[in-house]
Parts: sequence; structure tokens; C-alpha cells
Amino acid sequence: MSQIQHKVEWRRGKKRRAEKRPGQAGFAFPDWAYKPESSPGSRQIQLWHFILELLRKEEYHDVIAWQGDYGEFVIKDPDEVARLWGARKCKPQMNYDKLSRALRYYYNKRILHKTKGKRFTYKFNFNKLVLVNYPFIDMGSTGSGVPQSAPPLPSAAGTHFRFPPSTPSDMLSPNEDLRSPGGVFSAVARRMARGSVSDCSDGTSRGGERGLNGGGGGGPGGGGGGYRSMIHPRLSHESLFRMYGGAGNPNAHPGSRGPLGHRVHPDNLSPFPVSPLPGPGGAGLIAPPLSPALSLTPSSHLPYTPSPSLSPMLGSHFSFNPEEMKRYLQAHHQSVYNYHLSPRAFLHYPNVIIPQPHRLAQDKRELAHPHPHSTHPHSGHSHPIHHPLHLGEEPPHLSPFKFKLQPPPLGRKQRDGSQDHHPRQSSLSSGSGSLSSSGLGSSLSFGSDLNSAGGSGLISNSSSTGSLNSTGLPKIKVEPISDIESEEEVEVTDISDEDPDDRGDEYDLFSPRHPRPHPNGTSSHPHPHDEDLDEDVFKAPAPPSSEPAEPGDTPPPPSPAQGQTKCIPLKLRFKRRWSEDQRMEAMEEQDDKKVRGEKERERETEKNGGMQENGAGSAPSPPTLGGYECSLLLAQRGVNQDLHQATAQLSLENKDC
DNA sequence: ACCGGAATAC
DNA sequence: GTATTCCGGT
Repeated sequence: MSQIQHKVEWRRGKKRRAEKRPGQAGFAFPDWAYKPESSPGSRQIQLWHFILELLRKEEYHDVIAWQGDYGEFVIKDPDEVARLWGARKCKPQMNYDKLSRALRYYYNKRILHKTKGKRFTYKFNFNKLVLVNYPFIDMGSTGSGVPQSAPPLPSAAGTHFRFPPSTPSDMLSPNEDLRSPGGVFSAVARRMARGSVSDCSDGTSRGGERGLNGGGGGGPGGGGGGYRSMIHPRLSHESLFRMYGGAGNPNAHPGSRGPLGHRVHPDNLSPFPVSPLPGPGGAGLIAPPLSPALSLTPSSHLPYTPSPSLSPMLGSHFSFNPEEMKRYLQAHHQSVYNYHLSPRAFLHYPNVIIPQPHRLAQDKRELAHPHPHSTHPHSGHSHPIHHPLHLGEEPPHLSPFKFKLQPPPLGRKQRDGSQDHHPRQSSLSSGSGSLSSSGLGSSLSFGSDLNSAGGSGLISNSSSTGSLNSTGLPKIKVEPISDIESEEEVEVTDISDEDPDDRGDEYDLFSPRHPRPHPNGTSSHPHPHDEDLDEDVFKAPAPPSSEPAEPGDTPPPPSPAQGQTKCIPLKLRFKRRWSEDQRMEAMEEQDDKKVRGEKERERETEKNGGMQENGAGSAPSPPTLGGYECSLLLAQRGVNQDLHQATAQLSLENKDC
């Protein structure tokens, strides 16, 4: 108990900065809860978001529509889509060629990928988008009748694991709570409201992209600190989106599809109360509190960020029973397995950033694959997390990084003009987006335990990488090559963005880890099925856990009653479990790093003497959410009203330029 | 049609 | 950081 409290306190102290604002409920939320979307770029509507918007509107079904499986959509009228997009962005010159470039740009971010062989057909990686960002997206809005039901979550817990309960105080019936405005939905609305502010407050070019501004009832925009407490900034877009299609926008498909209909999978597999892709009207919201962080930026990443409002975890009745949890974990684990998801998707140590293993870019999607080894029967039933992998195991074939060697192409200018100077050679770090190495860079530091072991110092932070390049090595470009698995990468990247402190919280998730390579040889198929399943599995709702146990220790047996909130005990239990896993993972990671590091080192050494720095920072143990979450729930009450208002004001229409 | 690098705009 | 522009290559 004291321990826990400690943590909680620690966490609070660290996290809360400004939020201590007394106003509202008197609760203060962690920074991440307030953090606005930082990047300017992300403030405006993003293309993928726009696409989703179109997809959800019936009126555009002739232009773009869902097709095929999960997340797959076809642009029926490229020019029109481009036009619309251009209109939205006030870029009259937009055309499909450009738009498609933007779309391609998403490949590395894993937001989208191209469905090969099908013209104008792309597919969303809903892991990120849906599960994380748009937990509720309704993919099926096609009027065409394609059932596009929401992609079921990978077999996650076979049971109705209601891990996260719904809303705190308003616990409605299972279904109800999710759909009714008063329920979670309202929370969303709030977010929207707030988000709106950030989105378009300054209506730059477009006149109001979305009429959100007004929405917030006042706006939070003005600094309305008020809402802040309830809304997670980062969810704004998503929320909005949802709202539009959903309840917020009555106009949205009127009847075309049963709103809730099949889309909602109330029970079943999903660990979440409701399917991630709920229908428009109803929307089940709730997704695990995944990370809002994803910021809309798709590239973002935190695997899990509990959001005050949505997070079910916070629910007052956050009660889950161990069995379920186990099942959940197991299932999750398994699914990860089955889908070959990268284990790293759930990094436990925020501080440790590992480059992801990448597959070759192209092939991955193309492989036909289908053999995800079918589920393996887990022998036991309830052993959650143990994966076969052994600690020391180091899969030879998987090197964390894949390097794509390529001669530096001349830049356009260079190509066109003189080649003398090369303003920026593209190198790892620069990349538009691509790897996250840049992101990794600064924050890359190894956890204390981690690095100690390997002894290695591998460093792989961008700086080192960069140095490599700069050193004159052949330009090596590191690219993330995969998509699906790589989600983590994104996450990783993003994480680095976040304050370390924050991360801790966000991180503690529940991340079941999975063995990365299939032990058996079934070689891991990179994507068992990419086309449809990339869903990387949901990011599991993080258990409100507390910090990752210190690797050094053996996970202590569950300590029963640690006083504190009712929420805690379970957490602890899980925590213990995680600890073990984490340890394992840590080991793995180390190995990976080592491997990678070696490679790098080799190169480096070749060129230079090889320096290494070691980021030795000790890893602070991630803060714990502890009972704090519970409290958040309480705060949530009372917010609904605001949300309602906000919701009411939302409007989809966009303006012309 | 599609890909992806580079430069650039915001 | 995201998207837009261009554009050479497949």
C-alpha cells in the first residue's frame, strides 16, 4: 500500500503541472490529458481523417466507399476525391496524383497501405486508427450494403471481457452506456468540443473546416480551461469524426445501415465493451483508452493513454476479475501471436526505444500469407502471458533494423540543376517522416537495467545514427518497413515525443507481450494477413497498473490487499504478471538492441573509432496510475452537459474556401 | 496506376 | 509534422 501510494503521489507530482487548476471538479489531470495537439501540421484536418469522413457519408459513396475487408476502401472517383480534398484544404490544384502522394505518405506511418492489384484501393490500418484513434469508427457506412462490419478484434479475449467498464458514474446498461449520449458519448462530445478548438480555432484558410469552433460551448478554445479537464486533446479529431457520423450528426446516414446493428459486438470477443467500430449512431464508444496519443498523428504513439473521459478503466466499477483478465491477456497474447504482431507494440519501458524490425517494404503486403498458424492452443487456459520465448533468445533472423541501402538520389534540384551542393542529404534523421529514428533520438535511453545487461552500448539514437551517416558512410537509409507490425514503431516514435514523465503513465499498460518471433519456426510471417488483419490488435487497455516492476526483482507474489482503492489490488496483480513479462521482454529487447547495435557499431567502427555513449539514464519507473484513475472517473460526472452542448453544435459541413 | 525522393509550404 | 508539388522510375 504505501508503495502504491507512493507511486501515485510521485506520479502526480510529476505529472501534473499546470493542471492543478482547481476549478472543476477539483481534480487535476495529468499533463497528457491537457496536452494539446502540438504539431501544427496536425492541427488541420488530415487527409486520412478526411477520407474517413467521406467514407462515412453516404453522399460520397459514389466517390469513395468501403470495400472489401476491414478498412479497405476504394476511391471510385479519384478526381472527385481530390477535388473535395483540395476544396477542404483550399488547394484548388489538388489532383489525384498529389492526393495519392499524400496517401502514400501514410504508408510508412502505417495508417494506410495500398491494396495491391486493386486500383484506387487502399486500406486503413485500423489498429491505429480505429483502435487507438478512432475506436469507434464506423467503417461500414457504406450504403452499398457492404456489411463492413467492424473488424472484429482479433480474437481477443474470448469472453466478454468487459475490462473497462463503461462510464464511471453513469454506468448504464452495457449497451446503453456506450451509445447514449449521456454516456460515454458525451465524453466524446466534450472532447470534440475541445478538440475543435484546437483544430480550427484560427481558421486559417478554410473557413471553418468544421464548425467546431463554436462548439465547445464556449470554448475551450479560449483557453477554456474548463473542459480541459475532461477532454483529451488528442482525441479531438477522432472524436469529431465520430460525432459527425454518429449521433452528432443526425444527417449522417440516415438509415442506411443499421446503425448499431451488427457493428456493435457487444459481447463477444472484444475485450472492449463495444466493438471498436460501432455504428454511427450508436457508436459504441469506448475503446480502450487507447491512446489518444496517437495523436492524430498517426504516427503517434502511445500505446495507451488513458483518457480521462473515455477511459473505461476509470470507471467506477472498474472491476474485472482475474480470470477475465487472464483470459484477456492470454487471448491478446495469442492474437498477437497469430497475427504476428510485434511484441514491441507494447513497450514497457518507455525509455527504451528499440527500432523495430522491419520487413521489406514491399513484400510485406503482398505476401500472401495466410497461414498464420492457427491459433495455438494454449495449453493451459489461463496462463496469460508466458510466451515461449526464452529470455536470452535471440532470433537470428530478426534484426531490428533493416537497412535499405541506396545511393543517395539526387534531389530534384540537384537533378535539375547543379549538383554541387547538397543541401540536405537525406539521411536517416531527416526523413520526412519516415523513420522514427529522429523521434527516437533524444529520448532514447536505456533503462537502467536494460543496458546494464548487455553491456552494450548500443546506442541507437538518432544522433548516433546520424553520425553514422554523417560520417560518410554510404548513406544508409533506415526505413521502417513494415506496416503492421510496425505499429509499435510509431508508438515508439511518438513516445519519444512525449515527456518522459507522461509517458510513464501512458505506458503502463497492459501490454501483453508476445514473443516476437515465433519460436517455432513458423517463421513469422510478417503479416499473416495483412490485408485484413493488420489490426494490430488492440492496444490493450492498460491496466491501471503501476509501474513496471523493476526488472531486477522477481515479481513478488501478488500482494493481496494493498489497501488503497479497490482498483488497485488487481492492478498489482497484473502488474506482477507484467513484471515477468517485462523482464523477459526487456531481455529480448536488449538482445535486439545488441544485435542492432552491433551492426551499427560495425559500421561505425569501420568509419570511426566508434564512440558510444551510453545513455545510461536510469529508467525511472513509470508512474503509476493507481487510484488516481479512479478518481478521474468521479470527475467525469458533470461533464455531460457540456458535452451535449458541444455535440449539438457540431456540424459536418465544411466550407468552401 | 503507383512509388517514393526531394524540396517546399504552412 | 503534414501535406503539396514535382517528377523520375516502374
